Amino acid sequence: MPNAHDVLFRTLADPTRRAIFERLCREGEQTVGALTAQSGVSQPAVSKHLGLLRQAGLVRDRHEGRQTHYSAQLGALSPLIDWTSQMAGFWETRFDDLEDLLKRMDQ
Amino acid sequence: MPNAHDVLFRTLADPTRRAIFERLCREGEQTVGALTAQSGVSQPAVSKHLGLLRQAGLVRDRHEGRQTHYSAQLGALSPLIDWTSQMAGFWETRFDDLEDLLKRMDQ
DNA sequence: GTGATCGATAACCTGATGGCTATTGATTGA
DNA sequence: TCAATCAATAGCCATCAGGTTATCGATCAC
Repeated sequence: MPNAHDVLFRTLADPTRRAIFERLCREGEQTVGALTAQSGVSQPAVSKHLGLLRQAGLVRDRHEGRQTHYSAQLGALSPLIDWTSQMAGFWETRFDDLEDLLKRMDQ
Repeated sequence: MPNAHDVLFRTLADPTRRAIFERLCREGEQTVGALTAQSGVSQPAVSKHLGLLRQAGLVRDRHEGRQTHYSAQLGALSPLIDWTSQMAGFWETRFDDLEDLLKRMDQ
């Protein structure tokens, strides 16, 4: 039972897949064909990556005739942002505790 | 030649490894033994994870006698924060462009 | 000095993952 | 209707990553 952080980190860890996501962020909605053209890998490979991105909630798809348009879902990055601020928060807390300790030692 | 984002995402993608890093963030400096005790995997496995975390710049080590103390290096998370804000930025830019377009169409 | 402990390294095994080709299903256009 | 195009799926393969046990070097305690 992997949590949200697991899924996000694992999904974004692959360079090819992350490049696809970045492209969708930069340039907005794209068809599978367009994404394949720039990806350097085969169309099935791109489809697989898009499937994983979709599972992770990072993209959504829109069918239009025989083509599928994908777009980035920025909201899906929230857990990642939360995680990093949490880690930074722990660090600050420990720092504050240290300051408190030093202050108390000073008296 | 993987870039900084690659290394960070890949390093943090593994749950065991990320748990070690989180623990170092929460509780500060820890010895390998202490980390192993809570990790659920063997000591060599933990050492390997710590090696990768160190390569990624996420932790530093301090030798004291025969034990090694590891601590989190929060600064190493910056590229990750930058990346997420950049992605969010792209999104906003596209949104602004859309607004501009609509505004121009409105006139 | 000797035995015990700590952590890193070596060597190996296994499962997961990312890639490919081939194929299928669906839609479009001639 | 039939050929062509688009994207998803199936099936396969090779690589890699994370795990293990065994071992080694170094430090400490006795």
